[in-house]
Amino acid sequence: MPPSLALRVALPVPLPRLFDYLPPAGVAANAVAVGQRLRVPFHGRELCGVVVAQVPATDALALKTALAVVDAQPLLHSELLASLHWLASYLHAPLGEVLATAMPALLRRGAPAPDTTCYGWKLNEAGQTALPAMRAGKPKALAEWLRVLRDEDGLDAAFPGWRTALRGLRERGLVDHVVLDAAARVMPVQAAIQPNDEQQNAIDAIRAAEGFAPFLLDGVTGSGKTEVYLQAIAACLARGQQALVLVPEIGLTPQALARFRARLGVPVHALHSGLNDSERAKVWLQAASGQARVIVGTRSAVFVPLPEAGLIVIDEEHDGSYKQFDGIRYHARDFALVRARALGVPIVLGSATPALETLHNARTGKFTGLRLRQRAGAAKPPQVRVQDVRKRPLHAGLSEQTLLAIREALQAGGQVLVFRNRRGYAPVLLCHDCGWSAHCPRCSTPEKPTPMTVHAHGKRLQCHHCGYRKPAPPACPDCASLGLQPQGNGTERIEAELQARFADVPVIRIDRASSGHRDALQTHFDTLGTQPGILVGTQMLAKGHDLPKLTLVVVVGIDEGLFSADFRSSEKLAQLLIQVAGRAGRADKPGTVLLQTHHPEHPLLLTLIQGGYHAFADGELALREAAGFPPFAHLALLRAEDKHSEPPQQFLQHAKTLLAAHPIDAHGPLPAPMPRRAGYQRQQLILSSPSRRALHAALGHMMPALYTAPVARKLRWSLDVDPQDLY
DNA sequence: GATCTCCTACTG
DNA sequence: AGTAGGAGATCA
Repeated sequence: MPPSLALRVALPVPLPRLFDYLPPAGVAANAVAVGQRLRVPFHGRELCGVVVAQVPATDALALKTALAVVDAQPLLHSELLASLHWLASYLHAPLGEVLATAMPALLRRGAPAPDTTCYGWKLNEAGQTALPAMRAGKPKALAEWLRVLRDEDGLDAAFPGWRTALRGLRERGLVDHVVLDAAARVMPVQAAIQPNDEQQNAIDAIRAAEGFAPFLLDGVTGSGKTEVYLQAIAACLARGQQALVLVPEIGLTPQALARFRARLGVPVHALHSGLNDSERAKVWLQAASGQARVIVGTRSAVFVPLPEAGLIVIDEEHDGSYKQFDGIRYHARDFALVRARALGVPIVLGSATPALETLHNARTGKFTGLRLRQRAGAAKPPQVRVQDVRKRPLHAGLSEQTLLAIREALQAGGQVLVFRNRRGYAPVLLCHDCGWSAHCPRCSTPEKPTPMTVHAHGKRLQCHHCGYRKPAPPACPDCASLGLQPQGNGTERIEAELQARFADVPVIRIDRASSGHRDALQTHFDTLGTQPGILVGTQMLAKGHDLPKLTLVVVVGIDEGLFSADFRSSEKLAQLLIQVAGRAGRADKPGTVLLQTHHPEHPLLLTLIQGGYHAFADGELALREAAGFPPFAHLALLRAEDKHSEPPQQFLQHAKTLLAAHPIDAHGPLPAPMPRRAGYQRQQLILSSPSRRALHAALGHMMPALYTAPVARKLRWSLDVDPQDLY
């Protein structure tokens, strides 16, 4: 009997190995291609995996038989599959989990690929005849609209509730369902803006690129990076190729999409968390079939198949939301670079505040630097003033000078943004009589108490780290005093203070609690309009919507960021300050930025104000080089946690001994900066080396041994390659 | 003696 | 991760 073939399958399980199966009954193994999904029995349950190879079935009796082949054609293949293999080895993560992460949830679970044919609706002859006699209402309005053939995507956007309105028309046979040729869906194109010289140079450079070519588009806020993207994408489309645009989580606004749609003349497919599973799967498959020519999406969109790729754009490439923080901890910008290389296409990283890694790559010539120095129109850069608040009385965290500046700005008819850095102290519940304060019972240790934050106007306490909630106590648990007071200044308190002082103008607070989803933010801006008023908020306000009447930006709570121990905190703070400052003075009116601090002489502030982001970056890169941090060293972080503190320590110690023969630095095991979280004791081991190759050789040796180590069974652990911060 | 719970080992 | 199977705890 000839040796039969088996199918090697990558399954979504956290195991560093693949599994072999016999093909389903009646199917020949060589009829199942690499990249097709396969349903298999696995230890008492059913899983959906991806075929990664055909192998000789050496011991056919030991193999189970697969249940069914899901796809008629491979779902993952060519460049994407190869890049995902690379990603699994780079992250030292199981291939099955990486492939599962790359697929839309619907397909990951084994559902058949949904139909991606585009359909349209049109009023037929009978409909034309019936139309004049119809009663006024939604169905009639829709019928009018359908005198011209309309595609379903367009109806979704232009006619909310059209499916309901259509039901009656369809039952009466007044409309026809038409299959649309995707390529024929050409839309009107809005004329391009005349680029300035710098923009034109950038556009020309990207257009002229052949094969893999990474660019850093380094342009100040308001310098027109989007126009460069649009013209580069238009050129890519004209060559008959697909474009992928990645944006940060808060960057994918309806306004941004509308601008892309108006300019490109083809459907622009959005891929973000607002879509349901079926919609996401459809966009992914439309990219795979080439129907989707432009895909704009957040982090996970880096996994769309691009059979006819021509360009990748990463907007705000420094943004932290490109890094996944749980499960498969990939960095979308870095993986996009890998894909661009594999696809042989140019990739544009755009930012006003490039990540230091990216800046370093541009300075060493790995990336081509493109600078946009001019602000569009006549807008002047804002004036930045440091506000020394030492020994000054503060009102909900705002100095009297700051309040005066706010009053002046409002009286001049301007709008004010009060921005509070999230890393400031949270409002804590404090007993005025005995000093007791509320701490999270699940996250605190004797050495490091974790305060709970006051929410819901003082009625509830909440832990920001583990989500634990409880009602606020009516009296102090220690001394029974009724003198419990919220301490510290959250956005709620700042809002209340400003409302009391500036009762004649609207004060609008914007944070995660007050704006549930993406459209809520716009509603807030619409409420304010162009009248004088105050916005109070956190990170969410750092960028995005234009506020032409914004003349004053006040930043409070930056002091903690100036002295945080983490190696990336200075970079993050500098980026945040530049981004926030960019919000002021975009119109003809010059803007002012006030930075409230107890450390007016801090070098970060001085350098940033006097020399701008690049001067800051020069200094910070020198520090990173001296201290052996990225981009001059490569990091990996091994974390472990358990209810008891011994297993994590033993586990990490074991990991360290596994690395003893390798020329890399292993720092730890140490308690994590947050040593206890949700009742779990947390430890970490920091691994670093100036040589990426040496680090990965060490990880390649350590990881298989860790998976099989008996100590590893007893706890939760994970490896983070290129950690964003050491938290 | 039967059922439940926790622990451990394994997944083809 | 998720499951099965075994050892020990709990219940009628």
